[in-house]
Amino acid sequence: MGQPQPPDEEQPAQHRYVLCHLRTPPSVGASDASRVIGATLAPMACVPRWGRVCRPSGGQLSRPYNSAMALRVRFAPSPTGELHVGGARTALFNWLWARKEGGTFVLRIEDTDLARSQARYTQGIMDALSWLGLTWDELFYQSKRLPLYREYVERLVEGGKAYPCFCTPEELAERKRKALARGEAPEYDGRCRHLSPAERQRYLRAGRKPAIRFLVPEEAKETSFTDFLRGEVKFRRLTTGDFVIQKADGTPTYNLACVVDDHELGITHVLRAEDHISNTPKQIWLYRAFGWEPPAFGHLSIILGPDRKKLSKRHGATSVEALREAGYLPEAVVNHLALLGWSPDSGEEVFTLEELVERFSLAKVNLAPQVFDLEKLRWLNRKHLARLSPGELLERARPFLSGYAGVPEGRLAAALELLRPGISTLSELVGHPDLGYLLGPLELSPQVVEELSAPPARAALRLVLSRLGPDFSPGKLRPLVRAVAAELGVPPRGVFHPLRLALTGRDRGPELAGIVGVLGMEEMRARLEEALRLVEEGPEGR
RNA sequence: GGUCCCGUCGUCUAGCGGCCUAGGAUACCGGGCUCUCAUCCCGGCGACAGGGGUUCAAAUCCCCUCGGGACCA
Repeated sequence: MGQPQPPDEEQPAQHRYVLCHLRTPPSVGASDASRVIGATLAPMACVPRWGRVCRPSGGQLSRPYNSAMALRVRFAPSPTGELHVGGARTALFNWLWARKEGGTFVLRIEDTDLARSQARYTQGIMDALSWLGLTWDELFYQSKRLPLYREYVERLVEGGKAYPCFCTPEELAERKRKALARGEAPEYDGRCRHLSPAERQRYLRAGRKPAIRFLVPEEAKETSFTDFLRGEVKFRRLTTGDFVIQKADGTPTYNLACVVDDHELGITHVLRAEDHISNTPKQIWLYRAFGWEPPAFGHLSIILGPDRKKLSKRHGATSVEALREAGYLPEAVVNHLALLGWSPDSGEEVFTLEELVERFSLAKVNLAPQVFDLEKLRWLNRKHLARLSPGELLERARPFLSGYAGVPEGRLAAALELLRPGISTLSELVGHPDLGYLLGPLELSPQVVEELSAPPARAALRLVLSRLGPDFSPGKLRPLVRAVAAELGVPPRGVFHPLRLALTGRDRGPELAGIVGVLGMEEMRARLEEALRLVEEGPEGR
């Protein structure tokens, strides 16, 4: 890739890691959250950065040349909605990488857009991340750092690298419309670039509040950077003209705040989704204007809906919150997210977070966009459900069991154990047909009573009831039923079936011995007697 | 419209020039186990977007086309 490569540092061939760039560690970096409020300006001097890595075109991947150096990555959601799976995947990959390399995972809430940001979403995102187990080492709110951005913007203006623009949104929209009509790119034409001080005064006196635009230098026509996942990414030109870095209301735009913070917080590697690729050149020019060394950038793919469009609310339950409510385990969600664009060396697929940390490697990241598929999640959820201890299962299931408040813990746990292999999500517990008769009273429908009225069924029930001695236990059900069947000269199912109907009112469900185990012998006897009573009474007795 | 990214079974993926008549997983279908449904086990179906090159040899490297997507909005 034309980058310097110290020969001694070369990794063993089987690693396929390539060192592309060597820098010194950052000298700044807020390492404690107290900086959130008392944010101060870092020196404008070029801050040395380190560890750029890249993926040469041959499909090879690289990693920080020296994992002993502190990797600092961040996840920077804006609280304008719930945490969706795309964001969660980005967060997960950053988190895994940080944990794997012993680095720092920073959570930065990008809430400078006061109109669209909501505190409840901030809380929701943090809850969702916590639920997934993605804990952060440091936390920052951009809304608490507004003066900092303004100060940096001021510096740019003073240095002649940015300027006030008095064009109104209406004027801009009109010009954009015309440009498009002429078949031209809707770039800002730079008309406020060379306003004289007198003209600016006139606008200000007229009450116009200026936005601040970044003066894109002439050299910005061509920009390229080395994406540490994709290799060289070249832009033939910036397509926006001088872009806004501070809105008329004094708040910073995304690119400005992002650059200032990534620098201020000492972020070494920006690992984000593909939809930010086209922001990268703008950000690089901002870094240059400030005289800062940019961090390394790597762009993951985006996640698609079944229609192969970027996943969004339109696609239904796509937020982590919604998946939680749909009864998916955080383990399964994390597992599935990890498998979206990453694959382990081995063929295994079921992992816990800890196991993922062990195995994770950016070298195994797949850059093609992925379709988010619930089917695989369901399967993974079954797998993780199966791994839960009985106690854990009960705790996880509790939010979905509100209808069975008075039921003893032991019975609840036993019933769950029985249902475990049959469910894919915890929400299937809500209104589960087997839970009703397992945990509550049973009422037989007329159809069932009618079916049990058949002489062979009656005979089977009577005989089973009569054989229920004091030494009966669920383990003895099978031999008992088989003996009864033999005596009556019918196949085993000729006894199992009526028994199941009498005990559960249903013709399908978990293993009967297990059901008997939950019900207890007393209840079993009572249900059999009740069934026989209804059958004797006949249809007219009801 | 401009700029950029990406194309292996329906979906998630392995693949790094010969080990590929392309492997795994899921979904689906069939069989087995079984008192039923499910779990579980076994089997089956199913993909290199297309075309040119380079090479003794291409899913793999290069070019073009096509397709999908993202951003500017």
